[in-house]
Amino acid sequence: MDTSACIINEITQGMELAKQLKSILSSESSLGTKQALIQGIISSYDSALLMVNWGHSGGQTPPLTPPLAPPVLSQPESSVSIDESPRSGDFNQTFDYQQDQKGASKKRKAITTWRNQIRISTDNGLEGNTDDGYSWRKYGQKDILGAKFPRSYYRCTYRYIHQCMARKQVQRTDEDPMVFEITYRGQHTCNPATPPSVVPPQSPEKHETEQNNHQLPPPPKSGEMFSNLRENLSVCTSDSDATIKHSFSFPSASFGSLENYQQFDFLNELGHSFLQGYSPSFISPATSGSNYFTERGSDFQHHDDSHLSGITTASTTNSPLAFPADQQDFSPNFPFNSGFFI
DNA sequence: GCAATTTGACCGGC
DNA sequence: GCCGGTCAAATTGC
Repeated sequence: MDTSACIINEITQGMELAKQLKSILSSESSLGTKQALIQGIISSYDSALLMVNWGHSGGQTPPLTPPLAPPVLSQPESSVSIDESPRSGDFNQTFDYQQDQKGASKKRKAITTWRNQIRISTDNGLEGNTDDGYSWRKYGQKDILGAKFPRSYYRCTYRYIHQCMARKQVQRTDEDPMVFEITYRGQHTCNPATPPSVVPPQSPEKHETEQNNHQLPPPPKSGEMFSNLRENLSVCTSDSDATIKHSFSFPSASFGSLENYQQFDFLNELGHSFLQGYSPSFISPATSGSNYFTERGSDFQHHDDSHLSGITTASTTNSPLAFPADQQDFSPNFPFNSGFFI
């Protein structure tokens, strides 16, 4: 079966499952049945997305999906966060999305910001790669009062070329130097929707530079993002009455970096659309070790649910996704639309 | 030579 | 005046 056929098959299957789920949601069907359907739907759409993004053609399941576009926040004050329990060698990330409306100057009030907290394990003890698929350029670093580590400021490489005003701040947390808190401001306008082409694993360092050589803004490097994933990626989204566990099988080849995640706006849009966005990931890889990216199942939290409709948070714990982490300085990239949100 | 990073200076908000 | 964020010249690397 060729790629397009596989994609169509997956999407069709997902649609059928969605219909079934819709029909039983109001029925007395057991929670287990509903969950199974949800999982099946996610798996189908996810597989389709993976195929699209990886040009996968049958056989092996491609790594996670990649589209890395900033989360589409239709409502102000939405808050998304992902929390994972960190483990050595694990990859964690927490998203906390919110409108930047407090404190900041009037100028900044209108700028959408969200935070992504990730845990990265590196073999050299240096910062892990937080590349989220976008190309960033560091424009400043500041020591922050009360913080042990300085905060780095990045802006989109294509700021002047495409008037992309996306920025991001990266800072190590005091509690755990291996955990980086990334704050994104603004959204990419440099063609973030461009489907990532199959990108060969890049070396942990330098990807930004390489991409900068491109004339067009590089789409989120989805391939890279997940390239670090190892086998058995497990993603779980849960909700008050549903928990979806998604398993992925990744090539065991060395991965470069896991960057994206997929966000399913599943529960809210069930019946309409499943994918909301996806989110990315970070990490780059120098290490081939096994880091895991897992979902926290029922631990998902929706902050301010009323605003977050559609946004699912995910947390990575340790199980199934492995991310290597090495990165020269974290590349600022961002993860939101697909991925794990909480 | 070009592009990215570094780092001190500057600016605006509180 | 302090602090966070940004600018821009100098530096570094490819």
